[in-house]
Amino acid sequence: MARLLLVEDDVNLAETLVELLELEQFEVTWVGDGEQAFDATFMHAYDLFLFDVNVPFIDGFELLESLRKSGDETPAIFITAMNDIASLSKGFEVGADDYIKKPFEFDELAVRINSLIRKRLKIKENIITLDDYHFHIDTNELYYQDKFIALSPIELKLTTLFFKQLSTTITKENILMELSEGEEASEGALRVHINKLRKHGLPIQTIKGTGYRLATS
Amino acid sequence: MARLLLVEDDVNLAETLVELLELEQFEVTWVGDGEQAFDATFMHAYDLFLFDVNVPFIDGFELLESLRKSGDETPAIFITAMNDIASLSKGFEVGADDYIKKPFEFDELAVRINSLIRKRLKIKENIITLDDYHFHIDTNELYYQDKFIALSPIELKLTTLFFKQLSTTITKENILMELSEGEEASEGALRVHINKLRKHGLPIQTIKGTGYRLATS
DNA sequence: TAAAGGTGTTAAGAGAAGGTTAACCTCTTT
DNA sequence: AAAGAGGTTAACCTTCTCTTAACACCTTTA
Repeated sequence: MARLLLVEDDVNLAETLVELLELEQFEVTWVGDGEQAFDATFMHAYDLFLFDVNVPFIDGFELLESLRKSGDETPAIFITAMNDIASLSKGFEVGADDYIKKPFEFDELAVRINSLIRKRLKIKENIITLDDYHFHIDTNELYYQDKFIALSPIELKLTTLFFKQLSTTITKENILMELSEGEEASEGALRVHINKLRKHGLPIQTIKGTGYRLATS
Repeated sequence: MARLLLVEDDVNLAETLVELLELEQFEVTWVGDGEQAFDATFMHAYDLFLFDVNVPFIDGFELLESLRKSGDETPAIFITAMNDIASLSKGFEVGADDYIKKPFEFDELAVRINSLIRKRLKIKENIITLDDYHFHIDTNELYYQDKFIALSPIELKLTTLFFKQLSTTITKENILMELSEGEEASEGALRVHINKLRKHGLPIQTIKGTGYRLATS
């Protein structure tokens, strides 16, 4: 399930959007201004940003610009009331992936969201795709592009864990529970294994003090 | 050698593509619009379709849709422009296997083409080919180049297993299940048999803790 | 500024998993 | 009964995995 961050100060529009997006199986976090949005990005990792341009304190452009500067590459869609080209190009300049003009058809928005998310994240017939990595749930095989990646038993367990809970944080405790049969594995060992998976290229993010997550960006 | 049908009305792009694809050892038929494409599919069987969405007369979606309806299951990749992103979901609906966004890295396209084609090319008329090995499914005979390789009953069972599930990992448990009739065979015995198959030259890869797979190069 | 806690990275050693070989068993053929 | 083929077992060797431990680095706190 994909997690969205919606920044929108028009309460009516926001409530409608949240409702519709949840019907589409998205998990939506809604905030009313740019500052809250900025804070929210520290709390969670999102799969997509949906920013209104004109919101209090920090406008959508500034918000995305500073996020991009800090290395955040989450796909972003702007909602804009202004349909002049100047603001659109500004949007793309600061790192937007798409935009949609108010008023809009919800279906159109849903399609754009899906296509942006699907670029990176695709679940299809027992194959979970993340960027160029394909994990086959049924056979427990990991491929990069079309190359098979051989994994050791523990690497395999970890990889399975991560792909089954794509883009959600898994606590160190949970991982250690899963890994150990009878004996509890140590955190040091876990770090070594995470390190090995990263050497295979898997984009594993550290959530300090908590655990790890397989990132979608 | 794989045969591709390219439908692209942008002459520059098409010529570049044909050139690059031929360097990659593909045989490319290029047509400029959907009608010619449709006709071409009657003349030849192709191993892969590469369709631009916006082409004259019959657009890529319609084209693929009617081909699929007529029972054609050739793998298809769409080439779409940036502003067609919204229509991607339509592409999957009508039966596309993949898509690529203009402008694109050629390497990326080549990888996708290869991964879609390779699987189908390997199986042809009850003969599964891996490198210079040919396994005849119907007669259960293994050849290296043109030389028949005599296999003992168990070697034969194993070989059949591996070729039928080419390049997927088969667990030790599954192999032992298949081998044994009534009695469960031991892992030690399995190792000896794997060893024998390797002496015949078959490229069997070990996945420690899991099982074995017949590897693609 | 130092100290402390959390994480990343690497090397080394113990132990497990798998590879290899040869002897042995079983069944069939002669 | 002897010979032969295929299969299994057991012993030994090799290779890989996993863990530990030491150190580096960064951030936070005193």
